[in-house]
Formats: sequence, C-alpha cells, structure tokens
Amino acid sequence: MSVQSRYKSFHYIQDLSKFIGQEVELRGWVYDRTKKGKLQFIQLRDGTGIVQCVLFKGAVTEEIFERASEISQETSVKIKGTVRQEERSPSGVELDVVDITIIGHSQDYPITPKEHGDEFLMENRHLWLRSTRQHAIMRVRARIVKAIRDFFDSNGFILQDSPIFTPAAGEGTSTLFSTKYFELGEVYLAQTGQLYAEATAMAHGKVYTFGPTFRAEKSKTRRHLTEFWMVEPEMAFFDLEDDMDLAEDLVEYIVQSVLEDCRPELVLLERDIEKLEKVKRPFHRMSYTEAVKWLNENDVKLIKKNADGTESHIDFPWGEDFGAPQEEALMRQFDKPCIVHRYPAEVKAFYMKRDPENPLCALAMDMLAPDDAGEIIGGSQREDDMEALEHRINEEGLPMEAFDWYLDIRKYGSVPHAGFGMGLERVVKWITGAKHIREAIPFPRTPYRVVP
RNA sequence: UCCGCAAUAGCUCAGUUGGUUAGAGCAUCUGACUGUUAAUCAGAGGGUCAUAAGUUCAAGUCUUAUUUGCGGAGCCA
Repeated sequence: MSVQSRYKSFHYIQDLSKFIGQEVELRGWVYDRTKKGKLQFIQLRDGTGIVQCVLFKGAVTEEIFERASEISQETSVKIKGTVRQEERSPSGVELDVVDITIIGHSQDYPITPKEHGDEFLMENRHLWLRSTRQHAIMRVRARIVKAIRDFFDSNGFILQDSPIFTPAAGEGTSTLFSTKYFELGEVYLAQTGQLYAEATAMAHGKVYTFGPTFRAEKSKTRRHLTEFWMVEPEMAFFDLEDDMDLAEDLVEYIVQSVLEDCRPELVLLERDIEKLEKVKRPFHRMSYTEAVKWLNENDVKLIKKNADGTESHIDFPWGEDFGAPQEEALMRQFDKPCIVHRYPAEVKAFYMKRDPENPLCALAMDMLAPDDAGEIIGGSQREDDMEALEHRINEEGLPMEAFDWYLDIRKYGSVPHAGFGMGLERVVKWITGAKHIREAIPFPRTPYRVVP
C-alpha cells in the first residue's frame, strides 16, 4: 500500500495488531456502545473492521469521559488510544482510549441493535449497508468482481463494453425498458450485451462485456432484479464443449478466489465453507434429454393448472422448459454445479445454433448452482450460418432490418463461436448464502422499489 | 398478468366466540453499576390499530373495496 503513506494521518482497524503497545489514532463510526458505571465500551467501525474501545473513569479526564458517555449510535468520531492485546476480544486487540473527538453527531439512528424486518431494512438500505452482514456480502461481491476480471484479463480476453441504449430487443422475448432518445424515437435499455460481444469477438478473438443489464419483467422472486450486472464472454472458434469448459474454469476460479481472500466474511455470514471447497472441476453435466429422463425416473411431476382451476400432475414431457421446481429437484442430488446442455430449440433464443446430431435441440447450456441457488449461467454456441439465422429471425417474427449489422457478422467471414452470460448477483447470492438477491447488490432495483 | 399471505408504539410482535382506559420485549430518555459485547436493575415518555365504507347497542377483531408490501407462477442471469 504505497499510496497510503501519502494520505495517512490515522490508522485503520484492520492493521491494529501491528501496533500493540503503541498509541494510534482511529477514525470511524460508533457501531454500538455500553456503559457500566465508571466503565464504557465503544464498538468502533471504520470499514476495515470493528474494535472495542475502553474508557475507565480516572484513566481519562472527567471531560473526555463525559463526552464519550453522550455519544450515540453511528456518531462519527476520532479516537486516540493505546492498542492492547486482549484475549476476550474476538479480534485479539482492544484500544484503551486516551482521547475522543466527535466529528459528526447522529441522532435516532433507525437501525437499532435489534431484529428488523426485510421491508424496514430495505427502506433503510443506505444505512443497512453499514451493518456487519451487509458489509461482508459487499466485500465478497467486490472480490467476485475482481476474480472475474482477473480470470478474463489473464486468459487472453479483451474487455469490450457494450452499449446500454439499444435500438431493439436482444432476445426478443423479455420486456424492455424504453426511453425517448432525442429525435430518433424510442430506444431500449440493454438486456444483454451478447450481440455486440459477437461483433467484437470477430475483432479480438476472445472478448467479454461486464456491466448492468435491464429486464422489465415484474418478477417478484428472490432471484430476480430489474437491474443486474452480467458478465458475458464471447469466443470466436469456440464450440459448445469449449464454452462449457470455460464456464467451469471461471466458476471454479471465482469460488476458490473467494475462499482464499474472504474467509472472515464467509465465517461471519455462517456460510458452509466445506461445501464451497468442493466446487472444483469437473462439474456435473447432463443433457436436457437425460435430465427429463431423471425427473421422470425420480417421480418429479409437472404440475399443470387446468381450465377449471384444478391441478394435474403429469410426467415431464420432452420439449417443455424447466421451471424452478424441476431445477431444484435436479440439483438436490449435487453438491457442486451442474451444466444442463442441448435444450429443445423451441424454448431457446433465435441465435442459438441447432445441434447437427439432433435438429430438435439447440447447442445451449445452463449452469445450475447447488444450495437452491438456481441458474447462474446461460449460454450457447451461436448460429453462424447466415440462412439458418435469417430463417430463425423470421420464425420468431422479429424485424429483419434491426438485425442488418448482426447478420453482417455471418456475411463477412463467419466462424463458429460461442459464449455465455453469468449473473453477478446470482453468484454473489449463492457464494455468500444470502437469502435474497436484493442483498447481493448495494442498491437493488425491483419492480416495486426504486428508493433508495 | 395470475395465485396466496400480510399491514397494531421507532422496531419485532401478541391481542380469546366482537365487550370498559390498547399489551409485551427491544430501542429511546433519566438514575445505579470497573469487563460489557442480545449486559443487568429501577423509573419515564411513546398509538388516528394502512385507508374508506358497511354490519352491530358495541369493531384492532366481522364484510367489501382500495393502497402498500411480501412470497410464488410465467420469464429469465
């Protein structure tokens, strides 16, 4: 940390074990506080950690002791004190306070040290982020982002940002957010960068996009956001097998990186670390057809609503897309991710290439994570044949003129290529064990909440 | 869009077959306490029971509508 010396006029809590017996100056916020007569304990947090600061009446002046006793939750302070080794402290150190100065007052902090409901906490998301659990999740998120970037940057991938304003649907299925764009009429917020990644892959060979994407679906589930971050690698000359291998490599690297650098966070979050340690190649793989067979052999019925309101439980028919109940049933047998590949073409997007060995299937794959995390990756080998692609665009009823530039990729030196998209928040939710995807992003956007 | 659940103190909740002045814990404030980390003890303040209408001698409680939130389906990462 060479830059630190240019700024450092105070110390950080994470470094305190290096300063035992010495006087330091900390700056932070009062996380919690207890008074016990002539003794006061202040839990100070500064973003790097929490340390207990101790004041004995008599060891400090009357004025300082009095000032400290008036401090309320989340007051920002400057504390000078001596670092002392302390067995009773979880971090191993404590601070004997010499002086304390209030920087900013805090009155009636809403998130008191007691249980709160989700709704209340979401209303106070801007403050909730200060609490230990949310702090830990965000640290892991940042580490996951770094792992993703490191993985691609050090494996010959070039970062190519895709636009957020786009003229038409990427996949033609999901609902899009629209906005007015000067005199050019309506444009849409990107729900994928993939089509652009296909173009840049033809310039650089291996590329990835990493940014926010938007889906105007009113999905009120614990794994959906309307605004989420997605990383999308796209590789020229890769087929579906290469694509699946790469997805495995990426996910293994992310999990192992987090295990290496975020142990304290995972412990605080009470995540089962042994389970994460098992996330190593090879992952499980099965074709869609094998998965359907498994579901029917294990008596996982498809529940269909009839017109009269009754339900019928039927064998899973080949050709139907999996829902959450099927994915969960399938994953219950596994302790590491599973890739399901070669789905029926009819349930998949128009740009996916047909399986030459079975034209009913698309060369598509989804990676499902264990622990009820669900789908974290969706990808495919792309249709590289001009005529086949045009045919599919017509079949889907999409406007051909919107795909002029996309078809050019097939017109000028088309090559086999593949890629996938990985939802960052879904991965964060899975690795941290967060109950809800809302906890996996600092300021979540859901259909019924855009504040704070 | 559809199905289900919920709304009472700052927060989390209880509130009986409808019945007097609305209950607890925590939080806050005051006081006691030299090892607390969910501290403890004593005291105090704090409520238009989501909104509107209806049934009834009487509604937090029953009915209807509305609003807001939550979970799920569909769709997907």
